[in-house]
Amino acid sequence: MSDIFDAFQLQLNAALDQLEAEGALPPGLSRTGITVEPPRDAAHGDIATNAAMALAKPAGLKPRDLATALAQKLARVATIAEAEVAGPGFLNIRLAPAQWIAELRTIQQAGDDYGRAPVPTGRTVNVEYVSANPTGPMHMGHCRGAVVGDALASVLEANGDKVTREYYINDAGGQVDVLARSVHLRYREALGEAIQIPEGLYPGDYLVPLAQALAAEFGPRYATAPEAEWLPLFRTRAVAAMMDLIRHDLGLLGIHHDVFASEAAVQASGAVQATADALRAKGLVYEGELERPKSLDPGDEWEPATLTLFRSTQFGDDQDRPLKKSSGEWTYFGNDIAYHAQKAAHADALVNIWGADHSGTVKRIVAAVAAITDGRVPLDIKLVSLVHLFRNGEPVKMSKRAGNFVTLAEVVEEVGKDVVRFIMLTRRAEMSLEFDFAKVVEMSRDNPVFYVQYAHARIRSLARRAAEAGITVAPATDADLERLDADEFGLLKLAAQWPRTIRAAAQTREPHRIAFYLADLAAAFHGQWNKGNDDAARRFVLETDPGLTAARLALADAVATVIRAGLKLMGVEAVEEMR
RNA sequence: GCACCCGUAGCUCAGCUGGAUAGAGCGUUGCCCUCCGAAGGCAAAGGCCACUGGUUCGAAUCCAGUCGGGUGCACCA
Repeated sequence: MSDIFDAFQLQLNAALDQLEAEGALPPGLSRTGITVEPPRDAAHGDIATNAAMALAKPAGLKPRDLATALAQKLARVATIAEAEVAGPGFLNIRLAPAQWIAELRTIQQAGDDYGRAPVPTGRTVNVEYVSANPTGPMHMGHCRGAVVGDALASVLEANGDKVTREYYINDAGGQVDVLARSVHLRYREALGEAIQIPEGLYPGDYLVPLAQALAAEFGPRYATAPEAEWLPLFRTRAVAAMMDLIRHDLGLLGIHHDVFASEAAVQASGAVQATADALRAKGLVYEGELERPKSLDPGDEWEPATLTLFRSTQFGDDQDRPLKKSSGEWTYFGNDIAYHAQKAAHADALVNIWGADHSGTVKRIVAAVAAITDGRVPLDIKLVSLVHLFRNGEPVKMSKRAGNFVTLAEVVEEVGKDVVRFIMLTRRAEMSLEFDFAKVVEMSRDNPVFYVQYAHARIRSLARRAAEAGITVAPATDADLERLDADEFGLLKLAAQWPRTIRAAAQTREPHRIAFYLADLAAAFHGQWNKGNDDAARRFVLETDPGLTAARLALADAVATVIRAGLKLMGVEAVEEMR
């Protein structure tokens, strides 16, 4: 069912309807500006709404008068213990304890599904992420986008969207020809030739196994043959092998895409021409020349050429962008429009996760998609900033040219999948992030991965503690639960914010909110636990009081359930014990 | 020069699409613990939310401009 805040929203609407019926409020006022949320300060109650302030002006009433009238209506609702007017016209609501106990029952019943949208939105959202060039294994530069995209996809699913996880294989550009040539060189090496890898080719020895396989399969047939004879074959084989490598690396993070779309296939289908024609029909494509690039120095050579251009300047871009090269081939952008049109045909919304270094290309593709779909399918591009690697405070040096970049596989092997995934979500995507190999595995308060896992493990140890204490704990009755104190109810109230946390993360498309919420929840739980150190009567397991113990264990279980549900969305396993 | 992102406590960052007295961790200071409820606990100090205007009942949040930092700017991908 809906969560406690939705339930109140319905009650609020009913109260407003009543006021309208009684003539105390003009009918038909827009209620879109009304918010229902937990107040920042818990002393203000359980739920706060600005309804009176939002409606007062259009209604021609004083906010506090309207709030008072609303409060009187709401105070009659059984689940509401108290409705109070505060400040400029806030309405502060305190719910009856039974309402919170009911929410705890909901958590118990729903388990790991607690907080997930009960009703599908009916929307299909395509989330495209990773899309690393198929020229080598995944390195840390790809990692954050992979985690953010995957977690976002899970969050959207939890919010009721149907999600397609998609990977776009850039297998049509010049870089895959370079890859094929690199493989060919390694192939000759495998046949016994002494080779040197020139600048500009891929030096990595991850190409060696493939080259050996090709040598075994084809013998020396292509060793001295002209490039045209082997290039397509080597390219196809190389891309396939690199994608196997990448899929394996993604598997280490627990990431699995539903669709792998090929740029070459898009191009071969003729869709690019069709899309370009469609844009031309809208007057957005023309033949023209580009201006001399501003980044060039005065002495640099520059030859103008007539190209097929998309009018992205109409959408705020710096210049119009070519769909075709002067050679007649489609540009990456040209292919990309057709690819996005293809995605848009099967989705109600598109999300791309891109590295922040691609920020300059956002406007043109957003504009093109808006034009192609007549604005029906929104494209949201999330830009993910760099991860800076550190080891004990010292930056880890990476040079792509030297080929000594840090691979994803190495990092996962060293610190584990769960640590990588969690840490990648401990910043807003647009913020750059420091990843220190020492800090992320530190067992301390300031490592959120540890702290959240620790909370879960502590809770899972409670049943064992009870058993050791010789207590048989029956399921908590409502009467038991009513004995929980204000702090304990506070913990329950925080756990009950999980559903709206999912919703907020989905609507803003900010999966990091899950990580921060879990850290808050864990901190609140640890705080509650620590009270038992000073005052044994506040421990979760009380040998002298099985009823209260049952209630506290039920509360703790609810917290553990929410932590587990949250970690699941992040793709992190909840641990049963700390080791 | 243009575009995008960022600017919140000494540091690293949250801030629930505009709400009430702006939060957390680290660091600092004080007290407690250091008997597996273990990998510390409690508390205090610390902010002109870069700046200037605007929008409105109400702005860290939205808009415009300024300043500062980062990134990107060829038909590459």
